[in-house]
Amino acid sequence: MSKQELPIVDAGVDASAGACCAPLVCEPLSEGEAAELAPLFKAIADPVRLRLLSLIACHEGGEACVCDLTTAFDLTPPTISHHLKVLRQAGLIDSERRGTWVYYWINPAVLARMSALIGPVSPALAGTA
Amino acid sequence: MSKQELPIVDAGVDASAGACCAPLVCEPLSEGEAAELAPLFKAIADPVRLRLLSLIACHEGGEACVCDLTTAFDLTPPTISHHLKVLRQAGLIDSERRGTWVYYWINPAVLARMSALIGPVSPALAGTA
DNA sequence: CGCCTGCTTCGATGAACTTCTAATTAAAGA
DNA sequence: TCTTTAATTAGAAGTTCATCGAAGCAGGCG
Repeated sequence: MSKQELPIVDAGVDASAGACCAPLVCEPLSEGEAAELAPLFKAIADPVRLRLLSLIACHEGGEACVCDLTTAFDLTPPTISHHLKVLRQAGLIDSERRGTWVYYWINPAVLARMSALIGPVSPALAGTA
Repeated sequence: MSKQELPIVDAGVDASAGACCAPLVCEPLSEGEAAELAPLFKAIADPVRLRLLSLIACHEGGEACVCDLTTAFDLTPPTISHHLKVLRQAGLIDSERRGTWVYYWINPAVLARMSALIGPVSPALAGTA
């Protein structure tokens, strides 16, 4: 389940380059870079997916079962499943089935790259991403 | 022009709270917070708008005329105008007419808040936002 | 005043997205 | 094996969105 659908995580912009400022404001984004980055932001540009991401990240152990997530919304399981798929295809989360339940966890690197693109990078933390 | 359409810039999450980690992973986003934050990300979740933002930010003087922006795309002026309006309504940019031309510039605070939400906050820079 | 240029608004169209119900797959237990 | 529960996929309905052409507004200039 976490094997296919390889994420789109290589748009020229490297967040780890100890830059003085956000890559976005250093030089204009190319058409290709923008085309690769936009879907990442589109994936979190939804209230449900934003909360899903937060719920997963905050859950103990750093991972959450779908059953934990479904109960937090007034939405049907298929809808939650759809949103989880969008997040997974963007590379923001990953999943694994263990017995009866399917667990999801966050991919912090992708989130960090997005953050670094639009905001100032701390030289101290930039190298660790 | 920069008077009406007040931006949606007050979703509970404060980026300046010297947190150890991204607010997103500290505690689950409330329904209301998610509803206020999602439109911000939706505004930059488009290749054209991502490039517009970058072009404006990188332009000398920190501001760009619409005429500079339109020529960078294979799109008609109405379409560019539409995307600029979306960015402006989200509070990410602001604009002013000076004589013949209309100039746009970035609102760094909103971008910084979005960045802080999804990524690690540097204690050093966090207070300055 | 009348025209021209820069930019925005309006209205329409086709594509993409969110959500649902129904059906399907996968694992566990009687 | 049959049944039950967990999760996903398939298909459809309604809505939102990106884009365009046409029209409108605002400033400069003859």
